[in-house]
Amino acid sequence: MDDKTLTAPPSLGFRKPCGACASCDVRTMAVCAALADDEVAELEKIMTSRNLVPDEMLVSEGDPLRRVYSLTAGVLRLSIALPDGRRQITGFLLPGDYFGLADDDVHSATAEAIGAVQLCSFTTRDMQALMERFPKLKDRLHAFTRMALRQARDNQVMLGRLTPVEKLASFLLTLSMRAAEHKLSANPLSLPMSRTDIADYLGLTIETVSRSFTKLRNTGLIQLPEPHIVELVDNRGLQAVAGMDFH
Amino acid sequence: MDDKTLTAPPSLGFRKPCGACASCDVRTMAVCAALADDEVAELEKIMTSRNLVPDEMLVSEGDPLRRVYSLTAGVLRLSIALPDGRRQITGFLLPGDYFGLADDDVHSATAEAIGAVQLCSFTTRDMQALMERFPKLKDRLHAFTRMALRQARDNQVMLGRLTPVEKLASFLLTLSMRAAEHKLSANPLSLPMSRTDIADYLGLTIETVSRSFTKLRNTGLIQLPEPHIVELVDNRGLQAVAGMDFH
DNA sequence: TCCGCGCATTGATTGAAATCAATGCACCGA
DNA sequence: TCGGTGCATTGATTTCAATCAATGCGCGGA
Repeated sequence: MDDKTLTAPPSLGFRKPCGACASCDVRTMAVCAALADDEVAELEKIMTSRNLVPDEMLVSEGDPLRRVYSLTAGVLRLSIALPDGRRQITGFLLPGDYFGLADDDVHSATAEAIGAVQLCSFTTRDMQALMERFPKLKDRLHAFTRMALRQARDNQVMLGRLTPVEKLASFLLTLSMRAAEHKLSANPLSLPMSRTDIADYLGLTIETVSRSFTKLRNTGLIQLPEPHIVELVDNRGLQAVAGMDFH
Repeated sequence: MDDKTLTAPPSLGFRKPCGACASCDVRTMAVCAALADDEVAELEKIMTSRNLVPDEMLVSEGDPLRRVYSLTAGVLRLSIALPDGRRQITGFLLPGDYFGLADDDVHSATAEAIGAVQLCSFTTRDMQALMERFPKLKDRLHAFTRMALRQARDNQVMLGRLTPVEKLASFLLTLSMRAAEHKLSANPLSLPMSRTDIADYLGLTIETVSRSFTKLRNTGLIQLPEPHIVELVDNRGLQAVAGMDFH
Protein backbone atom coordinates (compact mmCIF):
# COMPACT_ATOMS: atom_id res chain seq x y z
CA MET A 1 0.00 0.00 0.00
CA ASP A 2 1.29 3.39 0.96
CA ASP A 3 3.98 1.77 3.02
CA LYS A 4 6.24 2.22 0.06
CA THR A 5 5.97 5.98 0.09
CA LEU A 6 6.62 6.04 3.80
CA THR A 7 9.70 3.89 3.69
CA ALA A 8 11.02 4.98 0.35
CA PRO A 9 14.20 7.11 0.35
CA PRO A 10 12.53 10.22 1.66
CA SER A 11 12.47 13.83 0.73
CA LEU A 12 15.98 14.37 -0.57
CA GLY A 13 15.58 14.61 -4.26
CA PHE A 14 12.17 14.37 -5.77
CA ARG A 15 12.72 17.72 -7.45
CA LYS A 16 13.29 17.38 -11.14
CA PRO A 17 16.02 19.43 -12.70
CA CYS A 18 13.68 20.76 -15.38
CA GLY A 19 10.02 21.53 -15.82
CA ALA A 20 9.59 21.11 -12.10
CA CYS A 21 8.46 24.61 -11.23
CA ALA A 22 4.97 24.04 -12.54
CA SER A 23 4.37 21.32 -9.97
CA CYS A 24 6.49 22.80 -7.20
CA ASP A 25 5.13 22.79 -3.67
CA VAL A 26 5.94 26.42 -3.15
CA ARG A 27 5.04 27.69 -6.61
CA THR A 28 2.27 29.90 -5.24
CA MET A 29 4.11 31.48 -2.35
CA ALA A 30 7.76 31.74 -3.27
CA VAL A 31 9.38 34.45 -5.38
CA CYS A 32 8.37 32.62 -8.52
CA ALA A 33 4.72 33.38 -7.78
CA ALA A 34 5.47 36.78 -9.30
CA LEU A 35 5.82 35.14 -12.69
CA ALA A 36 3.23 33.62 -14.99
CA ASP A 37 3.57 29.95 -15.86
CA ASP A 38 5.27 30.67 -19.15
CA GLU A 39 7.64 33.20 -17.60
CA VAL A 40 8.74 30.78 -14.93
CA ALA A 41 10.57 28.87 -17.62
CA GLU A 42 13.05 31.75 -17.75
CA LEU A 43 13.58 31.45 -14.03
CA GLU A 44 14.03 27.73 -14.35
CA LYS A 45 16.73 28.24 -16.95
CA ILE A 46 18.99 30.00 -14.49
CA MET A 47 18.04 27.77 -11.57
CA THR A 48 20.08 24.99 -10.07
CA SER A 49 18.71 22.66 -7.46
CA ARG A 50 20.57 21.99 -4.27
CA ASN A 51 20.09 19.69 -1.30
CA LEU A 52 21.51 20.09 2.17
CA VAL A 53 21.92 17.39 4.76
CA PRO A 54 21.00 18.10 8.39
CA ASP A 55 23.23 20.77 9.93
CA GLU A 56 24.97 21.47 6.66
CA MET A 57 26.11 25.06 6.32
CA LEU A 58 24.88 26.90 3.26
CA VAL A 59 26.81 30.11 3.80
CA SER A 60 28.89 31.53 6.59
CA GLU A 61 29.07 35.07 7.94
CA GLY A 62 31.60 37.00 5.90
CA ASP A 63 31.32 34.83 2.81
CA PRO A 64 31.08 36.74 -0.45
CA LEU A 65 27.52 36.76 -1.69
CA ARG A 66 27.40 34.92 -4.99
CA ARG A 67 24.08 33.13 -4.97
CA VAL A 68 20.58 33.62 -3.68
CA TYR A 69 18.18 30.84 -2.80
CA SER A 70 14.54 29.94 -2.67
CA LEU A 71 13.71 27.32 -0.09
CA THR A 72 11.50 24.48 -1.37
CA ALA A 73 11.68 22.02 1.50
CA GLY A 74 13.01 21.93 5.04
CA VAL A 75 13.95 24.69 7.45
CA LEU A 76 16.94 27.00 7.40
CA ARG A 77 18.32 28.85 10.40
CA LEU A 78 19.97 32.25 10.08
CA SER A 79 22.35 33.26 12.82
CA ILE A 80 24.97 35.79 13.80
CA ALA A 81 27.79 34.87 16.16
CA LEU A 82 29.78 36.96 18.60
CA PRO A 83 33.56 36.52 18.78
CA ASP A 84 33.24 34.66 22.10
CA GLY A 85 30.81 32.11 20.73
CA ARG A 86 27.52 33.58 21.81
CA ARG A 87 25.00 33.23 19.03
CA GLN A 88 21.77 34.92 18.04
CA ILE A 89 19.43 33.23 15.62
CA THR A 90 17.76 36.01 13.66
CA GLY A 91 15.20 33.86 11.93
CA PHE A 92 14.03 30.54 10.62
CA LEU A 93 13.21 30.20 6.93
CA LEU A 94 10.39 27.92 5.82
CA PRO A 95 9.66 26.44 2.39
CA GLY A 96 8.75 29.31 0.07
CA ASP A 97 11.06 31.75 1.85
CA TYR A 98 13.89 33.46 0.08
CA PHE A 99 17.45 33.73 1.30
CA GLY A 100 19.59 36.66 0.18
CA LEU A 101 17.34 39.63 0.83
CA ALA A 102 19.46 41.60 3.23
CA ASP A 103 23.01 41.63 1.94
CA ASP A 104 24.81 43.17 -0.97
CA ASP A 105 28.35 41.82 -1.35
CA VAL A 106 28.99 39.87 1.81
CA HIS A 107 26.80 37.62 3.91
CA SER A 108 26.10 39.15 7.29
CA ALA A 109 24.66 35.94 8.68
CA THR A 110 25.29 32.22 8.65
CA ALA A 111 22.68 29.96 7.10
CA GLU A 112 22.44 26.31 8.10
CA ALA A 113 20.03 23.51 7.40
CA ILE A 114 17.82 22.14 10.16
CA GLY A 115 17.11 18.66 8.92
CA ALA A 116 17.20 18.00 5.19
CA VAL A 117 16.71 21.02 2.98
CA GLN A 118 16.03 21.61 -0.69
CA LEU A 119 16.73 24.86 -2.44
CA CYS A 120 16.56 26.53 -5.78
CA SER A 121 19.84 28.33 -6.31
CA PHE A 122 20.55 31.33 -8.54
CA THR A 123 23.64 33.40 -9.12
CA THR A 124 23.12 36.98 -8.05
CA ARG A 125 24.07 38.01 -11.58
CA ASP A 126 21.40 35.89 -13.21
CA MET A 127 18.78 36.91 -10.72
CA GLN A 128 19.69 40.55 -11.15
CA ALA A 129 19.30 40.25 -14.89
CA LEU A 130 15.97 38.48 -14.59
CA MET A 131 14.72 41.14 -12.21
CA GLU A 132 15.43 43.79 -14.83
CA ARG A 133 13.53 41.73 -17.34
CA PHE A 134 10.57 41.06 -15.09
CA PRO A 135 9.87 44.03 -12.85
CA LYS A 136 7.20 42.00 -11.08
CA LEU A 137 9.98 39.79 -9.83
CA LYS A 138 11.90 42.72 -8.43
CA ASP A 139 8.77 44.08 -6.81
CA ARG A 140 8.05 40.77 -5.17
CA LEU A 141 11.54 40.56 -3.77
CA HIS A 142 11.22 44.08 -2.45
CA ALA A 143 7.94 43.11 -0.81
CA PHE A 144 9.71 40.14 0.76
CA THR A 145 12.41 42.42 2.10
CA ARG A 146 9.87 44.75 3.64
CA MET A 147 8.10 41.81 5.24
CA ALA A 148 11.43 40.55 6.61
CA LEU A 149 12.06 44.00 8.05
CA ARG A 150 8.71 44.01 9.83
CA GLN A 151 9.46 40.56 11.21
CA ALA A 152 12.88 41.65 12.40
CA ARG A 153 11.31 44.60 14.21
CA ASP A 154 8.67 42.47 15.84
CA ASN A 155 11.54 40.31 16.94
CA GLN A 156 13.21 43.28 18.56
CA VAL A 157 10.09 43.81 20.67
CA MET A 158 10.09 40.14 21.60
CA LEU A 159 13.77 40.15 22.54
CA GLY A 160 13.79 43.45 24.34
CA ARG A 161 10.55 43.48 26.22
CA LEU A 162 8.97 40.05 26.67
CA THR A 163 9.54 37.69 29.58
CA PRO A 164 10.69 34.11 28.87
CA VAL A 165 7.20 32.54 28.86
CA GLU A 166 5.92 35.40 26.76
CA LYS A 167 8.78 34.91 24.33
CA LEU A 168 8.04 31.24 23.96
CA ALA A 169 4.30 31.76 23.55
CA SER A 170 4.98 34.41 20.96
CA PHE A 171 7.41 32.12 19.16
CA LEU A 172 4.95 29.24 19.03
CA LEU A 173 2.12 31.44 17.79
CA THR A 174 4.23 33.11 15.12
CA LEU A 175 5.64 29.83 13.94
CA SER A 176 2.18 28.30 13.84
CA MET A 177 0.87 31.22 11.80
CA ARG A 178 3.76 31.06 9.40
CA ALA A 179 3.42 27.28 9.11
CA ALA A 180 -0.19 27.81 8.04
CA GLU A 181 0.83 30.40 5.48
CA HIS A 182 3.43 28.01 4.17
CA LYS A 183 0.97 25.14 3.92
CA LEU A 184 2.45 23.20 6.80
CA SER A 185 0.57 21.91 9.77
CA ALA A 186 -0.28 24.83 12.04
CA ASN A 187 -1.63 22.98 14.96
CA PRO A 188 0.08 19.92 15.85
CA LEU A 189 3.05 22.17 15.24
CA SER A 190 6.37 20.63 14.39
CA LEU A 191 9.49 22.18 15.93
CA PRO A 192 12.36 20.83 13.86
CA MET A 193 14.92 22.99 15.65
CA SER A 194 16.65 21.98 18.87
CA ARG A 195 16.08 23.61 22.26
CA THR A 196 19.45 25.27 21.81
CA ASP A 197 18.24 26.85 18.58
CA ILE A 198 15.07 28.05 20.26
CA ALA A 199 17.12 29.49 23.11
CA ASP A 200 19.44 31.29 20.71
CA TYR A 201 16.42 32.65 18.89
CA LEU A 202 14.65 33.87 22.02
CA GLY A 203 17.75 35.20 23.76
CA LEU A 204 17.51 32.68 26.59
CA THR A 205 19.30 29.57 27.87
CA ILE A 206 18.04 26.09 27.04
CA GLU A 207 17.09 25.54 30.66
CA THR A 208 14.85 28.58 30.68
CA VAL A 209 13.32 27.49 27.39
CA SER A 210 12.61 24.09 28.85
CA ARG A 211 11.09 25.56 31.98
CA SER A 212 8.94 27.88 29.90
CA PHE A 213 7.65 24.93 27.90
CA THR A 214 6.75 23.26 31.16
CA LYS A 215 4.93 26.34 32.42
CA LEU A 216 2.86 26.57 29.24
CA ARG A 217 2.08 22.88 29.54
CA ASN A 218 1.17 23.14 33.23
CA THR A 219 -1.18 26.03 32.58
CA GLY A 220 -2.91 23.98 29.92
CA LEU A 221 -2.04 26.26 27.04
CA ILE A 222 -0.06 23.65 25.12
CA GLN A 223 0.62 19.95 25.08
CA LEU A 224 3.97 18.36 24.32
CA PRO A 225 3.37 14.82 23.09
CA GLU A 226 7.00 14.81 21.98
CA PRO A 227 9.73 17.39 22.53
CA HIS A 228 9.52 18.43 18.91
CA ILE A 229 5.77 18.46 18.53
CA VAL A 230 3.54 21.02 20.21
CA GLU A 231 -0.20 21.19 20.31
CA LEU A 232 -1.53 24.68 20.78
CA VAL A 233 -4.48 23.88 23.02
CA ASP A 234 -5.60 27.41 23.87
CA ASN A 235 -4.73 29.80 21.10
CA ARG A 236 -6.42 32.78 22.72
CA GLY A 237 -4.73 32.08 26.00
CA LEU A 238 -1.39 31.90 24.27
CA GLN A 239 -2.03 35.22 22.59
CA ALA A 240 -2.84 36.75 25.95
CA VAL A 241 0.39 35.39 27.39
CA ALA A 242 2.37 36.57 24.38
CA GLY A 243 1.20 40.12 25.00
CA MET A 244 -0.44 40.09 21.62
CA ASP A 245 -4.04 40.36 22.67
CA PHE A 246 -5.75 43.50 21.48
CA HIS A 247 -9.15 42.50 22.90
CA MET B 1 14.91 81.41 -10.86
CA ASP B 2 15.44 83.58 -7.88
CA ASP B 3 14.44 81.20 -5.20
CA LYS B 4 16.17 82.74 -2.26
CA THR B 5 13.95 85.79 -2.19
CA LEU B 6 10.80 83.71 -2.11
CA THR B 7 11.73 81.89 1.02
CA ALA B 8 9.83 82.65 4.15
CA PRO B 9 11.96 82.00 7.23
CA PRO B 10 9.59 80.26 9.66
CA SER B 11 10.43 79.39 13.22
CA LEU B 12 12.57 76.35 12.68
CA GLY B 13 13.14 76.80 9.12
CA PHE B 14 16.06 77.32 6.95
CA ARG B 15 14.42 74.98 4.44
CA LYS B 16 12.87 76.75 1.51
CA PRO B 17 9.60 75.56 0.02
CA CYS B 18 11.03 75.57 -3.47
CA GLY B 19 14.39 75.11 -5.10
CA ALA B 20 15.76 74.08 -1.77
CA CYS B 21 16.88 70.57 -2.62
CA ALA B 22 19.99 71.79 -4.40
CA SER B 23 21.32 73.29 -1.22
CA CYS B 24 19.85 70.77 1.17
CA ASP B 25 22.01 69.46 4.00
CA VAL B 26 21.16 65.89 3.22
CA ARG B 27 21.13 66.12 -0.56
CA THR B 28 24.04 63.70 -0.89
CA MET B 29 22.90 61.01 1.50
CA ALA B 30 19.10 60.95 1.46
CA VAL B 31 16.87 59.25 -1.11
CA CYS B 32 17.21 62.20 -3.39
CA ALA B 33 20.87 61.40 -3.93
CA ALA B 34 19.61 58.86 -6.45
CA LEU B 35 18.54 61.69 -8.70
CA ALA B 36 20.60 64.11 -10.74
CA ASP B 37 20.22 67.81 -9.98
CA ASP B 38 17.75 68.39 -12.78
CA GLU B 39 15.70 65.34 -11.86
CA VAL B 40 15.40 66.43 -8.27
CA ALA B 41 13.07 69.16 -9.44
CA GLU B 42 10.50 66.45 -10.11
CA LEU B 43 10.88 65.21 -6.58
CA GLU B 44 10.54 68.71 -5.28
CA LYS B 45 7.27 69.15 -7.14
CA ILE B 46 5.60 66.44 -5.10
CA MET B 47 7.31 67.38 -1.87
CA THR B 48 5.86 69.22 1.07
CA SER B 49 7.93 70.38 3.96
CA ARG B 50 6.93 69.66 7.51
CA ASN B 51 8.22 70.58 10.94
CA LEU B 52 7.68 68.76 14.20
CA VAL B 53 8.02 70.19 17.67
CA PRO B 54 9.75 68.15 20.40
CA ASP B 55 7.84 64.95 21.22
CA GLU B 56 5.33 65.54 18.46
CA MET B 57 3.95 62.32 17.02
CA LEU B 58 4.32 61.92 13.28
CA VAL B 59 2.40 58.68 12.93
CA SER B 60 1.00 56.15 15.33
CA GLU B 61 0.95 52.36 15.16
CA GLY B 62 -2.08 51.27 13.19
CA ASP B 63 -2.43 54.50 11.24
CA PRO B 64 -3.09 54.07 7.55
CA LEU B 65 0.06 54.74 5.59
CA ARG B 66 -0.53 57.75 3.37
CA ARG B 67 2.79 59.54 3.30
CA VAL B 68 6.46 58.74 3.42
CA TYR B 69 9.15 61.05 4.72
CA SER B 70 12.75 62.01 4.33
CA LEU B 71 14.31 63.44 7.46
CA THR B 72 16.29 66.64 6.92
CA ALA B 73 16.94 67.75 10.48
CA GLY B 74 16.51 66.38 13.97
CA VAL B 75 16.03 62.84 15.23
CA LEU B 76 12.99 60.59 14.99
CA ARG B 77 12.29 57.61 17.24
CA LEU B 78 10.45 54.54 16.00
CA SER B 79 8.74 52.41 18.59
CA ILE B 80 6.32 49.57 19.07
CA ALA B 81 4.19 49.33 22.20
CA LEU B 82 2.73 46.35 24.00
CA PRO B 83 -0.87 46.49 25.24
CA ASP B 84 0.33 46.86 28.84
CA GLY B 85 2.48 49.88 28.09
CA ARG B 86 5.87 48.28 27.67
CA ARG B 87 7.66 49.82 24.75
CA GLN B 88 10.46 48.83 22.43
CA ILE B 89 12.23 51.45 20.38
CA THR B 90 13.25 49.79 17.15
CA GLY B 91 15.43 52.57 15.86
CA PHE B 92 16.41 56.20 15.74
CA LEU B 93 16.33 58.02 12.41
CA LEU B 94 18.91 60.70 11.63
CA PRO B 95 18.88 63.45 9.02
CA GLY B 96 19.07 61.79 5.61
CA ASP B 97 17.13 58.73 6.78
CA TYR B 98 13.86 57.73 5.21
CA PHE B 99 10.69 56.82 7.03
CA GLY B 100 8.21 54.47 5.40
CA LEU B 101 10.39 51.61 4.24
CA ALA B 102 8.81 48.73 6.09
CA ASP B 103 5.08 49.06 5.78
CA ASP B 104 2.55 48.70 3.01
CA ASP B 105 -0.90 49.90 4.08
CA VAL B 106 -0.67 50.41 7.81
CA HIS B 107 2.06 51.76 10.02
CA SER B 108 3.48 49.03 12.24
CA ALA B 109 5.37 51.50 14.41
CA THR B 110 4.93 54.89 16.02
CA ALA B 111 7.22 57.71 14.92
CA GLU B 112 7.87 60.66 17.21
CA ALA B 113 10.18 63.63 17.10
CA ILE B 114 13.05 63.90 19.56
CA GLY B 115 13.64 67.62 19.68
CA ALA B 116 12.67 69.71 16.68
CA VAL B 117 12.46 67.85 13.39
CA GLN B 118 12.21 68.80 9.75
CA LEU B 119 10.95 66.49 7.08
CA CYS B 120 10.22 66.28 3.41
CA SER B 121 6.82 64.67 3.01
CA PHE B 122 5.44 62.79 0.01
CA THR B 123 2.20 60.96 -0.57
CA THR B 124 2.79 57.27 -1.16
CA ARG B 125 0.96 57.68 -4.49
CA ASP B 126 3.27 60.41 -5.73
CA MET B 127 6.36 58.61 -4.54
CA GLN B 128 5.19 55.41 -6.16
CA ALA B 129 4.69 57.18 -9.44
CA LEU B 130 8.08 58.85 -9.27
CA MET B 131 9.73 55.55 -8.51
CA GLU B 132 8.27 54.13 -11.71
CA ARG B 133 9.61 57.10 -13.58
CA PHE B 134 13.07 56.98 -12.02
CA PRO B 135 14.11 53.39 -11.40
CA LYS B 136 17.23 54.69 -9.68
CA LEU B 137 14.96 56.09 -7.00
CA LYS B 138 13.28 52.75 -6.47
CA ASP B 139 16.64 51.01 -6.33
CA ARG B 140 17.90 53.41 -3.73
CA LEU B 141 14.86 52.89 -1.58
CA HIS B 142 15.30 49.18 -1.89
CA ALA B 143 18.93 49.55 -0.86
CA PHE B 144 17.74 51.55 2.15
CA THR B 145 15.32 48.80 3.08
CA ARG B 146 18.06 46.18 2.90
CA MET B 147 20.29 48.32 5.06
CA ALA B 148 17.46 48.76 7.57
CA LEU B 149 17.02 45.00 7.63
CA ARG B 150 20.69 44.45 8.40
CA GLN B 151 20.49 47.03 11.18
CA ALA B 152 17.40 45.38 12.61
CA ARG B 153 19.20 42.04 12.66
CA ASP B 154 22.26 43.48 14.33
CA ASN B 155 19.85 44.86 16.86
CA GLN B 156 18.46 41.42 17.49
CA VAL B 157 21.97 40.25 18.40
CA MET B 158 22.38 43.23 20.68
CA LEU B 159 19.03 42.67 22.40
CA GLY B 160 19.27 38.92 22.68
CA ARG B 161 22.87 38.31 23.55
CA LEU B 162 24.68 41.36 24.95
CA THR B 163 24.95 42.33 28.61
CA PRO B 164 23.83 45.83 29.67
CA VAL B 165 27.29 47.45 29.43
CA GLU B 166 27.88 45.72 26.14
CA LYS B 167 24.55 46.99 24.88
CA LEU B 168 25.38 50.55 25.83
CA ALA B 169 28.88 50.42 24.37
CA SER B 170 27.47 48.98 21.18
CA PHE B 171 24.80 51.68 21.07
CA LEU B 172 27.30 54.50 21.51
CA LEU B 173 29.63 53.11 18.86
CA THR B 174 26.87 52.53 16.35
CA LEU B 175 25.38 55.95 16.94
CA SER B 176 28.79 57.56 16.61
CA MET B 177 29.43 55.77 13.34
CA ARG B 178 26.07 56.74 11.99
CA ALA B 179 26.51 60.32 13.14
CA ALA B 180 29.71 60.44 11.11
CA GLU B 181 27.97 59.04 8.05
CA HIS B 182 25.26 61.64 8.48
CA LYS B 183 27.74 64.47 8.81
CA LEU B 184 27.12 65.03 12.48
CA SER B 185 29.73 65.11 15.18
CA ALA B 186 30.93 61.56 15.81
CA ASN B 187 33.04 62.19 18.81
CA PRO B 188 31.74 64.56 21.24
CA LEU B 189 28.61 62.58 20.51
CA SER B 190 25.27 64.17 21.17
CA LEU B 191 22.53 62.00 22.65
CA PRO B 192 19.31 63.91 22.06
CA MET B 193 17.15 61.09 23.38
CA SER B 194 16.28 60.63 27.06
CA ARG B 195 17.57 57.82 29.27
CA THR B 196 14.11 56.30 29.04
CA ASP B 197 14.43 56.20 25.25
CA ILE B 198 17.84 54.58 25.50
CA ALA B 199 16.46 52.04 27.95
CA ASP B 200 13.55 51.22 25.67
CA TYR B 201 15.97 50.85 22.79
CA LEU B 202 18.38 48.57 24.65
CA GLY B 203 15.73 46.51 26.41
CA LEU B 204 16.76 47.71 29.87
CA THR B 205 15.50 49.96 32.67
CA ILE B 206 16.69 53.54 33.01
CA GLU B 207 18.53 52.66 36.21
CA THR B 208 20.53 49.98 34.46
CA VAL B 209 21.28 52.36 31.61
CA SER B 210 22.50 54.94 34.08
CA ARG B 211 24.67 52.43 35.92
CA SER B 212 26.11 51.23 32.62
CA PHE B 213 27.04 54.80 31.72
CA THR B 214 28.78 55.07 35.07
CA LYS B 215 30.67 51.83 34.50
CA LEU B 216 31.93 52.98 31.11
CA ARG B 217 32.93 56.30 32.65
CA ASN B 218 34.68 54.63 35.60
CA THR B 219 36.66 52.34 33.31
CA GLY B 220 37.79 55.37 31.35
CA LEU B 221 36.15 54.39 28.10
CA ILE B 222 33.90 57.43 27.93
CA GLN B 223 33.42 60.81 29.52
CA LEU B 224 30.10 62.42 30.29
CA PRO B 225 30.55 66.19 30.46
CA GLU B 226 26.77 66.43 30.35
CA PRO B 227 24.11 63.74 30.50
CA HIS B 228 23.39 64.23 26.81
CA ILE B 229 26.94 64.52 25.56
CA VAL B 230 29.39 61.63 25.47
CA GLU B 231 33.03 61.61 24.59
CA LEU B 232 34.24 58.29 23.32
CA VAL B 233 37.69 58.27 24.89
CA ASP B 234 38.80 54.76 24.00
CA ASN B 235 37.15 53.63 20.81
CA ARG B 236 39.02 50.34 20.65
CA GLY B 237 38.21 49.60 24.24
CA LEU B 238 34.57 50.28 23.58
CA GLN B 239 34.62 47.95 20.62
CA ALA B 240 36.14 45.25 22.80
CA VAL B 241 33.41 45.74 25.39
CA ALA B 242 30.70 45.78 22.74
CA GLY B 243 31.80 42.34 21.59
CA MET B 244 32.63 43.80 18.24
CA ASP B 245 36.35 43.29 18.22
CA PHE B 246 37.54 40.89 15.57
CA HIS B 247 41.22 41.22 16.59
C1' DT C 1 13.52 83.71 45.86
C1' DC C 2 11.46 79.54 46.49
C1' DC C 3 8.79 75.73 45.27
C1' DG C 4 7.62 72.06 42.28
C1' DC C 5 8.60 69.18 38.48
C1' DG C 6 11.16 66.27 35.34
C1' DC C 7 15.14 63.79 34.70
C1' DA C 8 19.38 61.38 35.89
C1' DT C 9 21.93 59.16 39.26
C1' DT C 10 22.88 56.30 43.28
C1' DG C 11 21.80 53.03 46.95
C1' DA C 12 19.30 48.93 49.05
C1' DT C 13 16.65 44.97 48.29
C1' DT C 14 14.34 41.52 45.69
C1' DG C 15 13.54 38.28 42.32
C1' DA C 16 13.98 35.95 38.14
C1' DA C 17 17.00 33.93 34.88
C1' DA C 18 21.67 32.14 34.47
C1' DT C 19 24.61 28.86 36.09
C1' DC C 20 25.90 24.58 38.07
C1' DA C 21 24.63 19.88 38.64
C1' DA C 22 22.03 15.73 38.17
C1' DT C 23 18.62 12.64 36.07
C1' DG C 24 15.96 10.59 32.43
C1' DC C 25 15.63 8.80 28.01
C1' DA C 26 16.18 7.48 23.15
C1' DC C 27 19.40 5.94 19.97
C1' DC C 28 23.57 3.60 18.39
C1' DG C 29 27.45 0.92 17.97
C1' DA C 30 30.45 -2.43 20.29
C1' DT D 1 23.13 -6.76 26.26
C1' DC D 2 25.53 -3.04 27.71
C1' DG D 3 27.88 1.25 27.93
C1' DG D 4 28.20 5.65 25.67
C1' DT D 5 26.45 9.86 23.66
C1' DG D 6 23.33 13.68 22.80
C1' DC D 7 19.37 16.05 24.12
C1' DA D 8 15.69 17.58 27.16
C1' DT D 9 14.14 18.19 31.63
C1' DT D 10 14.36 19.18 36.55
C1' DG D 11 16.51 20.75 40.83
C1' DA D 12 19.78 23.74 43.70
C1' DT D 13 22.37 27.82 43.94
C1' DT D 14 24.16 32.18 42.48
C1' DT D 15 24.23 36.38 40.22
C1' DC D 16 22.93 40.38 38.23
C1' DA D 17 19.28 43.32 36.52
C1' DA D 18 14.73 44.88 38.07
C1' DT D 19 12.45 47.04 41.53
C1' DC D 20 11.85 50.11 45.29
C1' DA D 21 13.43 54.26 47.36
C1' DA D 22 16.01 58.40 47.95
C1' DT D 23 18.90 62.24 46.45
C1' DG D 24 20.69 65.72 43.40
C1' DC D 25 20.14 69.10 40.00
C1' DG D 26 18.50 72.33 36.46
C1' DC D 27 14.65 74.89 35.02
C1' DG D 28 10.35 77.46 34.88
C1' DG D 29 6.55 79.62 37.12
C1' DA D 30 4.39 81.66 41.17
